[in-house]
Amino acid sequence: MGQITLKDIAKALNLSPSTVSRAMRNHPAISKETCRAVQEYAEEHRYKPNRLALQLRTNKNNTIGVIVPEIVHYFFSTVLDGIQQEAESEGYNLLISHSNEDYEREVKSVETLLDARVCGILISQSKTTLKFDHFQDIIDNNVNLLFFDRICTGINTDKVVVDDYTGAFTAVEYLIESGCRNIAFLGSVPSMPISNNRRMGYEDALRKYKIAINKNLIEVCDTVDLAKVVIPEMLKHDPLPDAFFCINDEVAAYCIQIAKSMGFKVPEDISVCGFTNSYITEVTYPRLTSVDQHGFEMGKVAARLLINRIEGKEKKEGVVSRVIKTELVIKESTKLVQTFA
Amino acid sequence: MGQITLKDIAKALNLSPSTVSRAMRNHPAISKETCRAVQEYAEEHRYKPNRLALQLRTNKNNTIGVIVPEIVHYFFSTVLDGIQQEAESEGYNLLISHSNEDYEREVKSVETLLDARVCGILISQSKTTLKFDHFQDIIDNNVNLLFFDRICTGINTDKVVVDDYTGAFTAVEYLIESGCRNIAFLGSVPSMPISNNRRMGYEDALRKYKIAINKNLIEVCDTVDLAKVVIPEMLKHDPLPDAFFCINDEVAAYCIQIAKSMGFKVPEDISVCGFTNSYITEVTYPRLTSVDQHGFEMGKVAARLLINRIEGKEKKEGVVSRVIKTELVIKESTKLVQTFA
DNA sequence: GTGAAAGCGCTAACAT
DNA sequence: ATGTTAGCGCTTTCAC
Repeated sequence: MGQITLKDIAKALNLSPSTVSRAMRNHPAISKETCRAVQEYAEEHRYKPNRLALQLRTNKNNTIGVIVPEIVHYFFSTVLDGIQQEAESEGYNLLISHSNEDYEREVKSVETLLDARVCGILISQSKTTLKFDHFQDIIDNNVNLLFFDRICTGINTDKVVVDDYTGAFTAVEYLIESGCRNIAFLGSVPSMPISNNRRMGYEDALRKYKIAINKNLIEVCDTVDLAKVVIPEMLKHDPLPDAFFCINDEVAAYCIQIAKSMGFKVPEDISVCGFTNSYITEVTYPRLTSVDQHGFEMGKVAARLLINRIEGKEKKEGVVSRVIKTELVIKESTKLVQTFA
Repeated sequence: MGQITLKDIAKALNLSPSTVSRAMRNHPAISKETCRAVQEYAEEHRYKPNRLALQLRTNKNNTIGVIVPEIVHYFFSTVLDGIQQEAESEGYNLLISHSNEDYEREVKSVETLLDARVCGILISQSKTTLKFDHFQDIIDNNVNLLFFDRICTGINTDKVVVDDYTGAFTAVEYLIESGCRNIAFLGSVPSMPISNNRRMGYEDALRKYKIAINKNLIEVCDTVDLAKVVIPEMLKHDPLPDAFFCINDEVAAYCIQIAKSMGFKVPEDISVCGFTNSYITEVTYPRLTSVDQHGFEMGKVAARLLINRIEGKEKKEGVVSRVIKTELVIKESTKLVQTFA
């Protein structure tokens, strides 16, 4: 019952295994006759090439590893979806791992993937990662490495990011034009380029409109737990924010809940803008304005670039950086911009 | 630069590969001396056993395949999280695939996983799957198979489900006790046992309270797109629902939006209850009452059971069915039950 | 206590 | 046009 092998076919047809091997792949040197006979027999007996044997020979297992901070997360699962589609269409398997935002687990995940002898690894790094030896290990093992979204600036390799700066700039500019002046920035830890880039966009938008940057309006607040503490505090102190630009939709959604529960009207008193444009933007009340990150596309682009590297098809020699465009999707949690015609 | 092998160590230490192999695993017949020397050398030169070679010998690749209908989906990603944790802790890799609710893709995913020679497969079947040959293929290939949540009744194998019946019964009973009488059931297609079981729970709860079952209150409505069509229609016709028991949180969240937009108050006029208790229950307004499915636990239980099968550790001979308890989590989209003390 | 040889399933170089 | 041989890295008889 254990799967039929080339040798079995060879024996049955009185051929040598190598002939069968060639016949299966229509090698030109093999007669049509033999090819047909072999392939027919194979079909009939449901022959399946043993991947493991192939992999041993080539010491490659047409598998790509992915490490994300979390799986239960709209943006990352969207990216995974894109990676999956691209990988599948190119015949690659996917080994998915998650660090749970924990450095130690990330290191372990890398080890596991290297152990499994993947041909390439896609990573969005954990929030708590400050050392990069495990990333360097990947490169030292001659395994292709690509960062997406949460890139690691300490390692020189391919990257795919969204234009966080422009996304933030556009959103904040919109908030300003709709009349907001005390715009709060709820970001993440300083080790995250995505957060820093958005903050630059935020600050530059304020500068463009000659609005002073107020440190009291800038906080680290990237989780629901933090939101519950940070936002009520900000709403009790001076300057009272009239808008929140949030690092993700979860924080933004909570922000709406908290503001409403404290008696503020959204968006009349307080505008709220998220980042990702995930499903929840449709079910908050009011519906949440957010910056779409096009996670699916990011996944596809990242996987494609990595596969090109693996297969030596990427023309550019040096490190490649691809940028995915963001898009401000205006819903109801932000005031409308008055247009005077 | 290509990874160092046992043979390399053997050559370097003037031993035979077999001795090195044994020494690495502290085989009793090998002298302490040799063991130490070998292990030291291995450590120093960062020797890593080649999994692929191991796998070829045993024709097993300590990999588990998973097929879910969708990855971008709170419940399934939660289950995946549980599967991942359990698999990782047992040293198994995970090959994750998604059918996108499409039968053809599901068939292809199964093929891919069998090709990859996984030791076992966990499946939650797609909505459009009505033929089961591909599932039978898995069994015929001597690969362990387990269904979770969206089980296939046509195949006799291990299953892990939630107690959909009880979950529905409890929720509907709560709705009744809070004063609702025209409770709508928004379910899925009849080929889905999870939907049928919940409907049984729904009907039995109504019967217990001698409320007539009204076919006009029972609809197939399991996606956001359907919700946009079905729910407004129901709210325009007799009997006017005073509660919606929904197959998932997405439909329930939209239900709240639609009801409000049509001028109804939630929960005063209309109660809404979801299923899963996903993250969005916290950000709808009012917050959504829902039946928690404990997806993470389901994932862990499913993976554990499958691994036990793979390793021959499961004692029970026949097919095993495990049931995960559900839990009604009451928030604000349902009226309170009046208690007269 | 250690080594030699065979084999997992496949392919490719080298015959014939 | 087909067969023979060797080898990917490892383990496991079977010898010594």
